[in-house]
Amino acid sequence: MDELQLAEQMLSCVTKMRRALDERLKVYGLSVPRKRVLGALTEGPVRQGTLAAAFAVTPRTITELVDGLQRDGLVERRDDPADRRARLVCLTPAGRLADEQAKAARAEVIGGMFADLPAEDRAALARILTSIDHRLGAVPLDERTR
Amino acid sequence: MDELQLAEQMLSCVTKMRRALDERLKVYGLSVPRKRVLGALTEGPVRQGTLAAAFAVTPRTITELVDGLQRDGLVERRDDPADRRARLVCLTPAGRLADEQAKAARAEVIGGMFADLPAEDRAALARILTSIDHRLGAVPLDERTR
DNA sequence: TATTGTTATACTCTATAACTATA
DNA sequence: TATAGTTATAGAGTATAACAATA
Repeated sequence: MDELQLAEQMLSCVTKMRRALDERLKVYGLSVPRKRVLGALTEGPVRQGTLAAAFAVTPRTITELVDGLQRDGLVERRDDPADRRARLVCLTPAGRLADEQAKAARAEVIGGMFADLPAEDRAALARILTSIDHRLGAVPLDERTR
Repeated sequence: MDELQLAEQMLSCVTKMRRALDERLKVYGLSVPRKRVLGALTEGPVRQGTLAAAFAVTPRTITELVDGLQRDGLVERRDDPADRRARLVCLTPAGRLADEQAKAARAEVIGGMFADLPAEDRAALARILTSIDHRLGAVPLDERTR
């Protein structure tokens, strides 16, 4: 099965990438989901419900993640002046620092992956992945915040 | 960052693929790791330690997975006649059936992903992924059993 | 009535460490 | 002394369901 092998190669690459990333993020007390939350807060406070929708997880999952990040002093919860039911999550200075360090670590890992890949291969890869991505359905997550 | 975007596209594709797979496997009481174990047993009984090495996880993780699969009647543990410390894991008829159904479901999901991709794009993708995979380090897992 | 986020509860996958049985 | 796999314990990430406060 040709297709199965392609899928396995993609899985293999991504698995290794995630492992490498997790390894690097651990230094800053982060994980991929935790980093994803921090990354979503750099522009300013965000509601928990918005985060849940952005990452396509349940509100419960966000409660859990934010609890942990708050415990570690990386984020704060504030009341939303516009809706007293809602909570706004925002970065602390420590959280902003961790996010920036994590961003640099991530760039390093990913840079290593594609380092020697010729420009035309990058273009081809981007084009092919885009078409596969579309075939798999509309983008439900804000992948840019990973 | 061009490279970051490529990485995000790969993550997005694989995330969606995993979700689609998980959704389909759930019907058979399986998950991706559980299916992976079943798939490794189709040729015959395998020691737990061998499974741990093949998937690059700790023996503890295999104990957990095999416990669950055994509870559901999909695998059995047997004594290894060659080493009384070791346990051989083997498929039950129900496990073999589940594995085959899961395989078909997987082929369907993956077939859909690559359905309309031209042959030259498949070849390019395979070549590029192979080079990235190598750059990420030697293959520690038996990816074929996924 | 509907929505926001919490508690309560539970499952899967993963890990480390200590231990038992065997080699 | 080393190995195979278990118990014991833990933690992250995820889910559903019931509920409180608010809209």
